[in-house]
Amino acid sequence: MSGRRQLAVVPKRRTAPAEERREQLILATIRSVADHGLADTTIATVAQAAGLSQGIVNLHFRSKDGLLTETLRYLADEYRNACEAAAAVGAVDPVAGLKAMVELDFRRTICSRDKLAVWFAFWGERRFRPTYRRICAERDRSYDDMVRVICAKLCEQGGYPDVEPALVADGLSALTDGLWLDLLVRPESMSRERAKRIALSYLADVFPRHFSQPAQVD
Amino acid sequence: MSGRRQLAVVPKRRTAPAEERREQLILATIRSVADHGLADTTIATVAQAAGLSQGIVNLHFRSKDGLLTETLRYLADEYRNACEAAAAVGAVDPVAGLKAMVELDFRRTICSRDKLAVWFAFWGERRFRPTYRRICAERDRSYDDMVRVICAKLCEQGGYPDVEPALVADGLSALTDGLWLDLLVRPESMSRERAKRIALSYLADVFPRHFSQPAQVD
DNA sequence: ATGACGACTGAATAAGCGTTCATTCATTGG
DNA sequence: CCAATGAATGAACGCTTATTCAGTCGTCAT
Repeated sequence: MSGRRQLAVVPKRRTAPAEERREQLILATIRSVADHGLADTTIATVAQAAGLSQGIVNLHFRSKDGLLTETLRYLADEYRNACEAAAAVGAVDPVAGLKAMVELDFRRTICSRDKLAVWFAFWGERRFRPTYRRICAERDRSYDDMVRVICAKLCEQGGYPDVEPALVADGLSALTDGLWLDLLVRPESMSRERAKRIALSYLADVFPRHFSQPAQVD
Repeated sequence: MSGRRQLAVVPKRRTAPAEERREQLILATIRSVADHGLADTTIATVAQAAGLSQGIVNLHFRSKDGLLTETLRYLADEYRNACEAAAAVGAVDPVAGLKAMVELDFRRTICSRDKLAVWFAFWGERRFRPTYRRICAERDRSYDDMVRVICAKLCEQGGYPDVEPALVADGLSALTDGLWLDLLVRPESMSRERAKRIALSYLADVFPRHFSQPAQVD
């Protein structure tokens, strides 16, 4: 409760450039949502997490909703940037690309519990907010397009005529989301390492000649 | 918006037995959460969906939170009851049990979009509400225990010494959750039939001698 | 038919929260 | 060192919403 690590930078100066304050507030929002949930995240909890006053949010963002939207966009951009790096690998070597994708999805910086909490909080509401919808849909599409292309290439080059790339892509995508959920709500029985192992063994089942069953890690 | 089908029973009588009213309100809550999201579900939206007055919720439930908790419990019980039926099948025949499980998870009555919306709304908050946590954890455990036991039996009887039952159970569970998410937020690209096919092809990859790849359905 | 019971109503209340804005104060250029 | 600037504050305002409760009206036993 009290000894929470510092996500936000402690400001030495009383004033700071707008861009710096905006990021500070976005990080504070992530922390507040992770600590209290989206329903109990108020302007006050965000301001407190940032160590600033209440009025600051409306000074730097149009509204509370604007702050939440920017927070979601921040996470989506972070994910898509990481995705592009993996896509570059996949363009050269499909197998390495899929491995990079799994590696990415369960990297600490991408799926920390704080960030997962925010993702799921927004997923619960995305149907009802056109803006959330758009941001999430774009992120989903980056992922799906990329995995589908890589799988198609591997099916063709690797000789898997009976494997449907679209089906595998949807399966891997769904499996990843489900593993994220487990990481968030059942950390005692699911670790990033274990999740990675499950995802890789899925790929090993689908593409047995290109992925070996990952060794059992106790 | 207007031509919404009737989930709740239209009361002919002005008064009704408590148990009937409670269920009517729970169904109205599901509908309200599915229509407006959890954040915008108020006593007023629930009462309106039920065709009753505002005061009715506090008359039949301790509080709004009590109503939400009972709604979650209602869905969890429904799921667990269906689960037990599949477990009975699995006790006799592991392969039939897993098929029953997949069939169950993507049955219209279990994963209607209304109900999925409610599940995900609560999953976003379950970390922060001990009661939600408990109800969800029990549901998860029913599922996991059952699938794990069936997988273990199939691995032993079917001759899959290298397959780890716990890993497959976690994988199937995560895959199912992820497919549910797709059904909820991307209905245009995911159908219950397609989800079922993806889940079954996962099982076919893991237990190739006991599940055949489901035929391509266009 | 009638009176008593209690299910139901909905207006009133109070608490919580987002937003505004007059004021304060650090920073910077002259 | 002194203005001028504008970033930051936080109290006040008004709106939304959960909860209460006194009154209304069906229902049912007698």
